Amino acid sequence: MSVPLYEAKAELFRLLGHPVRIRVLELLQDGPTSVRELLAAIEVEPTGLSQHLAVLRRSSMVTAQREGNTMVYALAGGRVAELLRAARVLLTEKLTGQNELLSELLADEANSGVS
Amino acid sequence: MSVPLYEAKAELFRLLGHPVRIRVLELLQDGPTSVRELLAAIEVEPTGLSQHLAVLRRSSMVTAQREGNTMVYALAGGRVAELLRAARVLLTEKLTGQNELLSELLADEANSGVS
DNA sequence: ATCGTAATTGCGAAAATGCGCAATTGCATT
DNA sequence: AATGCAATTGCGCATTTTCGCAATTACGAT
Repeated sequence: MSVPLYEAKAELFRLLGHPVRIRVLELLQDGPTSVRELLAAIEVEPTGLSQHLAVLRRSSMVTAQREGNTMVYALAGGRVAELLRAARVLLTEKLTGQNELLSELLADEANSGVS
Repeated sequence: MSVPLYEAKAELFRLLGHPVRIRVLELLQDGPTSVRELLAAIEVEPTGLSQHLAVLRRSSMVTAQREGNTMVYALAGGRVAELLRAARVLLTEKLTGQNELLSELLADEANSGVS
């Protein structure tokens, strides 16, 4: 293969690695959405949103379609949603883990009277 | 929550978005691995590997443990592997899709004689 | 044909990322 | 304590990424 798989993976993750792009993909999970709706939902300048949408388009993660005067974007495939779900699982697990650790630390502290 | 979940997601993906780091995580899936082994497997300078390992450590994706004179790294949790698997599925699907498209285009070309 | 709204693109400045060198730390051996 | 190996850190430089402004394209309405 001309491009090693791990390079492609890294690129995929890199493209996902921006808050606005994540936000867009999350919103598109609820169905096709116009740029105006995205703009209303995501705190970002129109020009910035366009650039991020272009990134997602170039990597074929979303599709764009004209509808009269407005552009409607949609997820290109269901697999992206799986990635987002996996990330959410990992993060929630990590956060609850931290909370548990914090609880334990606080309990220990209370017991031993560490300053 | 002080940090929105989508920010955390973006950060997670951003941290995964480098070939060396992907490579490290893939190697660690086969079990704990010393830095020397990683160096032998990954074409990268020692200093560069250290920096990428530091990134993975800071984000708690891997754990480091001294073993005599060498450092042994391991995956911090099983969830990272799920993310990598999801990415692989997405990419293979995308690549086979492209191949199918290419085949169709070639077939059409042969039929219509497009130059 | 002109105007107005929607969305995108080009471009330069600012910020973040990655890289390699030199210096440092940690541990084992002598 | 001095030497050697393993790994990391500090730091400057080059590259990449991101952002906002101005200009442009695309379409519908007048």
